[in-house]
Amino acid sequence: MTHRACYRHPKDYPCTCAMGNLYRFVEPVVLFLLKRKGQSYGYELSGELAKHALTDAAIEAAALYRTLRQLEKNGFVCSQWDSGHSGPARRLYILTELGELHLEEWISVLDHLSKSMARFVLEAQLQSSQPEPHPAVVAAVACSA
Amino acid sequence: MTHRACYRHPKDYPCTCAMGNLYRFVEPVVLFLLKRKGQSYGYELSGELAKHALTDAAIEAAALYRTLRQLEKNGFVCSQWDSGHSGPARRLYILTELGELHLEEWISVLDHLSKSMARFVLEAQLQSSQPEPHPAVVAAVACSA
DNA sequence: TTTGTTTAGATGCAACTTGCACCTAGGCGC
DNA sequence: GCGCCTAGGTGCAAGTTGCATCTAAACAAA
Repeated sequence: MTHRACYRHPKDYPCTCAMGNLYRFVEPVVLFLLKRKGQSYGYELSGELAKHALTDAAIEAAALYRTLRQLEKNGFVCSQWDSGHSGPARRLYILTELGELHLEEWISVLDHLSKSMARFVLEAQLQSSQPEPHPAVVAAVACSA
Repeated sequence: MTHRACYRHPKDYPCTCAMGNLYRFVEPVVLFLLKRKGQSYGYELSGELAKHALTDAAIEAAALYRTLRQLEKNGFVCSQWDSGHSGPARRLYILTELGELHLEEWISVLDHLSKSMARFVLEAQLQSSQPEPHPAVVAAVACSA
């Protein structure tokens, strides 16, 4: 999930290339929650992820903790231990300025992706409502469906 | 990209769980193109993928060939060699009935995902236009941004 | 005192996906 | 014979995922 430069598209184009793989979209949700809450820690975030997750697949605690460390390695968040409370110490995270920019990038990418998915769905639904595939083909291929 | 059953959500709920990981969304686009064209083969599909791909990241030929084999293994398409033309033989694919159903599932999932992404973008943009993170927090954490 | 539960963070590993490089082979033009 | 386009494919390193498992602090109950 490193932040690679994209050489395929013009600068400022909301492409997904520079985002690495999309996976479960953990990154943008974590960045968003950190921005809204100001600060938080893994265990707390894991409780709120489900409410904001982009897919219905549950985000594993393991994936969350690893994402947070990765974000820190990339300079998008920074952390410090917090022991001023009962229970085990928490690793408190906050967004860096770079992290805010990264969130903006993610929003742009997701906006773009959402629209292109909606377009695809429309086109595919239109196709589905068409009569039948292609008459010449049905007989042409003999493999069992 | 196996087709796993989802035990987390009610039947017919358009969840992504059963779809495995989302990756570059190669599967739905391939299924869609096969449905629209009636039949096709890898090399031809690779030329049209870019026009319908859901992300801007180019879909590698390698990924496409592997996806097609995977789809066949799962019974969503079937194939046969076609040598009735000049040039090297082509592996012709067509959708099975199961594949049509799988495409419907994908459309439902992508529709759902597109909407939940659009919601997220709206919420995040709203958050961005807010004054400042959270005044109490800025001073609370001393790590260098 | 010992045991169990909740909070909190983290790692180990097998299985899988990806991107890149690279390979084989048919047919055609020069 | 050589290069190019068409066509399908593999090998491998690097990365991600899901699941199981682990440590440890604080506290309540037996």
